[in-house]
Amino acid sequence: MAFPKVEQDVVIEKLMELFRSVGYDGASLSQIAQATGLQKASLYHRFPGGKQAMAEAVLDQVAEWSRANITDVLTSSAPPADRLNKALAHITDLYDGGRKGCILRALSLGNEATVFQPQIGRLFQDWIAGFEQLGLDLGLSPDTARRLAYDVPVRIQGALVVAVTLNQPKLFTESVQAIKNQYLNA
Amino acid sequence: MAFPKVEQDVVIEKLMELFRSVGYDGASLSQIAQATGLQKASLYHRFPGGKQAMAEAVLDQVAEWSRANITDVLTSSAPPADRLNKALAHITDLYDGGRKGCILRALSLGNEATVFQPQIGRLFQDWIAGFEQLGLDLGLSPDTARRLAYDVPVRIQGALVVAVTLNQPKLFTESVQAIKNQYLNA
DNA sequence: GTCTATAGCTAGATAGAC
DNA sequence: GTCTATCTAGCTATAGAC
Repeated sequence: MAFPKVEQDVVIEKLMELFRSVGYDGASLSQIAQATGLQKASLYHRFPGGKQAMAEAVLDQVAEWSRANITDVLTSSAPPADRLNKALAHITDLYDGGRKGCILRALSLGNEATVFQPQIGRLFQDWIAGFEQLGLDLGLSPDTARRLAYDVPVRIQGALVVAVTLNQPKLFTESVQAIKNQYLNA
Repeated sequence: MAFPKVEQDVVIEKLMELFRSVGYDGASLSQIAQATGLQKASLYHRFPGGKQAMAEAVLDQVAEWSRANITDVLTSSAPPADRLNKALAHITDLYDGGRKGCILRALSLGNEATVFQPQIGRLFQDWIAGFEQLGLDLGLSPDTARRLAYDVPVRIQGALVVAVTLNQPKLFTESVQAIKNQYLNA
């Protein structure tokens, strides 16, 4: 076989799913090989940087997804309320309505966490910038727009932690609704 | 030496600090031995259940602390507003004003995470129950009291994730302040 | 580009002396 | 109750055939 057995996008998708559920340290290369359907040596061929490079590839893919489905949506030329709904719908899909934890959170723990922190931080900042712009376009004061924007990742991340731990996805969807109300009633 | 070299409370304190910062899988027994000042064999003498028992001991200590400093405070006979301030102050101390992540979050990841999940879930439920009672004592409707109570762990956990990642502890203290306002202006 | 096989090491855990 | 020394299993990573 000289052609890829599994498409790289699919591999990264499987990597994300695994890291998300067991964390970086919790994911062994044997598990990774099994989850992706590739042998360890093949994985090292695709990711010469090893396990760390695999996680970074996942973060790159998340950043790309995020720009297309969150940032660009929030700053488009559509009516602000529509942008808000669309972005929040994408976020809800991303976390399977509160049933799946966040990959960023999973990669922010462990001895190597500092390696991923900058990339994760940039992602948070992008979301915040997008929601801040949305707030301004909704006619909010700069101060309020900034405050509400920071509240978005806070509530999303917090709701995920609690919803997944308590196995109550509804807590997540309710928090998303609360974010929406906060914007539309501000 | 037939007497303990290090008090058990101190050992558990060190265990908590280590698990909190690198996670369960990220904490090796060599690291644990170094952090506690005990050899591996000594650790196994104190925790026959091994690493998993060490984490459970940490969770037990957290539960005890939580009951004394959060639940009991929230349901005491003091004026409700005082209870709120005191509990939030303790929470702020616990997380060093937004500079330290949460041990519960650190133990909710990995292949063994399901083992700790019940204990962690109970802790969240205790907090929620405490804040719900506080809301009722503040004269809120049962519905509002319940809603605000769930919002507390959500905001706390979320604020910690974002504040620690972005290295902006102020985001945490502002979220705590937002919780306070939410209660007093409801 | 994928595979089998294995190197080199560290993981969690234990034996047994003191 | 703590220690040194050690076990086995699993880890990340690599060599080299196809």
